[in-house]
Amino acid sequence: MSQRMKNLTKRQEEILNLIKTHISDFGFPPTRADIAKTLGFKSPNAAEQHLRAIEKKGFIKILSGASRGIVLSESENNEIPVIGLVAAGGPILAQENIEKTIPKSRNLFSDDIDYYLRVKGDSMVDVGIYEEDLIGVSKSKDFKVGNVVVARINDEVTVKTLIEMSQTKVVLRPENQNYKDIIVNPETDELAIEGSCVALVRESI
Amino acid sequence: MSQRMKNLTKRQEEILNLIKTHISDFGFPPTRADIAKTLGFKSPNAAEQHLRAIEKKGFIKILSGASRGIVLSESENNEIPVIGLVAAGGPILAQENIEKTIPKSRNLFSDDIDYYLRVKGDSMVDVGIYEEDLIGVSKSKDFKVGNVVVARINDEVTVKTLIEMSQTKVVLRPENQNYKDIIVNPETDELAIEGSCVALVRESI
DNA sequence: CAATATACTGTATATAATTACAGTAAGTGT
DNA sequence: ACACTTACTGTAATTATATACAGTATATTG
Repeated sequence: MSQRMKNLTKRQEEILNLIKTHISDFGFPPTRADIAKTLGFKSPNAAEQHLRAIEKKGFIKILSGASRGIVLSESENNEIPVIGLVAAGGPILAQENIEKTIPKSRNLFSDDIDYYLRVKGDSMVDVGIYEEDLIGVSKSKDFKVGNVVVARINDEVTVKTLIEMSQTKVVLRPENQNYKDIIVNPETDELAIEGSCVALVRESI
Repeated sequence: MSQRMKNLTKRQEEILNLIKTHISDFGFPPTRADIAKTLGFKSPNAAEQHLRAIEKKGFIKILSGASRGIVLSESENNEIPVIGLVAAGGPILAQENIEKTIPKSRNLFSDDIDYYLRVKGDSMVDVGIYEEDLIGVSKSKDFKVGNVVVARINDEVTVKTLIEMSQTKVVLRPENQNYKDIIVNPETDELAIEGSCVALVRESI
């Protein structure tokens, strides 16, 4: 969420969702009257004023004079970032790491993807993950032993298979015979599992 | 294109494209007046009548009474088929091979993808193409030696790397040491290069 | 405590937009 | 030849829609 995007109230969020749902159901935005009817307002002006408030907060643009002229803003909310090189030290999703963004509406996958990470290096070739591939990462999905995960070890971000995970020992395996397992003690090393890899996209073969 | 979908005239196609462009530009369909203005009609009724004709042919649905109430039909035109197992003998895109479809609007790739093909077998693992992966195939893109292509050899569809191609000899290489090159003489064997692989999608890791 | 934001009702109006009706003209199919 | 389709102009009515103005009431904030 960018800085100039103030938070919506509960009601405003409800209306924004209604707009999105209407677009997805019909292919075009609702009228003020549509909104009023759906939410039980007795005046279309109630919808009008909510729209103004939502526009003021930057989530939509109202095209004056045009019927159904509600344009959703391209907020980060609707866009999945593609993370290129991760600068050491900062958070993965820092602005400087974002190579481009892909509209959420283009998501092909059933899982929710929080970001795509561009793969660097050949440490995962044995499971078919190649340099320059994009990995779809889910932050929320609970990861298990055996999953391919995005891990951060002492400020370095890496994609590996999670082999073992206990209080004192975490084993991350590169899927490439030329590399050795990474064994980390979470009590002495800084370790964070940032997310689980749920999908892969290769833009050129 | 389904049977009940009659062909559009040139002008009608122009108008359908205009509608699609307007939706992609603004997020909602044009009005009759918008169409008339863009195409230089002096009466919105010209647009109205074209819309009626296009609706009659099944490409759109007009919602009566609603402003901008033009709904694009989910024709195969807007959907990319995902091909599962290809039945021997028939065309790749035969209805019975289609596992599901993905809206074109969700295409992540710069190349035009005519269909996705679900990979069977492990003959391409050395270039990171695994069983169950989806390969984005472009029919139009001209394929060169070195490309991964979809080939049909005597009614069998296969994904391989194109190594050599001449009047009398075509070499297709499985990217897996356990398999041998496939050498075909196009003059004696039935061979067709169906398309070029331009993208890859893995729905689960 | 005054200003501002939220969340509406209620009325009204200008304008945006659909849509019917009446034509003209050229081309297509049977 | 006659019906039908395509491709428009021109006018106009009806309805759909945005949007202004005047209120009421509650909550938040500096």
